[in-house]
Amino acid sequence: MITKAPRGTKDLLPDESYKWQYIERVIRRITKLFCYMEIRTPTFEHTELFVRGVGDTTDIVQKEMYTFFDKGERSITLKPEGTAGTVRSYIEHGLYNITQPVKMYYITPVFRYENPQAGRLREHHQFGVEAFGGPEASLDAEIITLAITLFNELGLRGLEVDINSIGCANCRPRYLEGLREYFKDHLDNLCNNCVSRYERNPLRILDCKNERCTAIRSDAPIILDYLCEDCKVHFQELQQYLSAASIEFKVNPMIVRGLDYYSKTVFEILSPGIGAQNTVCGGGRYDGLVSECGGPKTPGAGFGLGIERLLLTLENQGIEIPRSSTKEVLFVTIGEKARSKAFELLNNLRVNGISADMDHLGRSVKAQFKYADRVGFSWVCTLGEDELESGTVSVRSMDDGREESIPQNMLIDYITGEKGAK
RNA sequence: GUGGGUAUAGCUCAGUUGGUUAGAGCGCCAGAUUGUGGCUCUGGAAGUCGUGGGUUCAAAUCCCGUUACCCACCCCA
Repeated sequence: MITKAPRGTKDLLPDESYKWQYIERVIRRITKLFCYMEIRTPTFEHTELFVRGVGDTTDIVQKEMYTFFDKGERSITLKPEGTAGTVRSYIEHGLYNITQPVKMYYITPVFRYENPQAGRLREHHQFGVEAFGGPEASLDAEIITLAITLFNELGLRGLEVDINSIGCANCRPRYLEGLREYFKDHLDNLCNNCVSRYERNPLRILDCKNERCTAIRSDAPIILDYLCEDCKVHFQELQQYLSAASIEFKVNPMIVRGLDYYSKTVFEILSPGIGAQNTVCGGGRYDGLVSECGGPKTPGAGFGLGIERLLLTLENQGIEIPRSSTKEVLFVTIGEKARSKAFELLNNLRVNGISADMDHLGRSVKAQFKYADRVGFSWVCTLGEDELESGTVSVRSMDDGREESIPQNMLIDYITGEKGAK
């Protein structure tokens, strides 16, 4: 039990962590290009924030939260998504008082109590962006463009962008009414889940994958026919902006998203071929969320992107992630005196920006060389009695086996030169 | 929460109709004339057979429970 990570969690060992570092590096570069700044919020929040922010009709709140009472008897929840905490922070620190828009991104673990499967864990990691204070469709288009730019940068191909508008507080009620009117005669044929959705949130019936429900809804009214003028124009503008950025998309009136806070734009980016959990990125506009959480009426838009699913997609497309080989010099020592000299020299190298290490196990020369080879050092510096006497070090290139005798005080210059030549 | 599959060494997996000290490949460690890696050869370490119970003279093997992993449903990243 104590030697097993909890269900749905994973260790990230050194032979994989380089992939994450790479992704994070690209994310930070792209967000900078789009002028987004990093925000880091707590791993847990008051449960009430998610109930209000995410919505108490959502599956997340109803059955997937890691909720517990702390020693002060506060109800605490591990963040199940990234938006609510960011919104809370935006309000708490009065960020609506500074120059708008406020554009932020985060990379954070999120927690959901679900049954694990391919591309779904109980702890996973999301890269997300949230942009507050901008009502224009250009902002919606910008976040979609940001996600696509990231995917392109990573070399991904064949992703599908689905967009839709789910209207606003003005026009959505009319549509919900229309949906109820339509489904009223089909209640007997809908799945149990959809029957309860009929009252709670008929929008979600459009989301159901049940065959019968799919068939029934094929003639259901389309939200796009119900949009008010404002939402209609906004959706058209979004499409114009996306086209201007040469982003291919598909209008899919069936995507509605599982979180309650969305208004107007919703979108998903799908990756075929990574199994059933194929939504890599999802988001949209949430003009009512900040006020719902107790702040001033503030428009906003954002998305969440699953890092694990992104890695699955990269793997699926056979994309090699560059492994930064940072191991440069290994000192091979013969005898105690050589060890202490090596310790001195290798620290000089490190201070001068050259990665270096030495044997810490007291192994034979042969074993030390073998180690250098296995671990992937570029050069081996041998120190034995001969070298100590002459004040030199034997530097061997592990690529071609070439070996030279270098004065110890010239070592840094020599390695630096060799690095440049590589 | 529901359904199906799986569980043997660090990894990938063999293991017969139940029958002695549970095997292989890869990896790891050491050695092949005492200061030199990759190839080869030799040797070594490493497994409570997921876990608890049951049947049996005898269980990795058969039965039941349980946990975990994989896949799928619901939903989502």
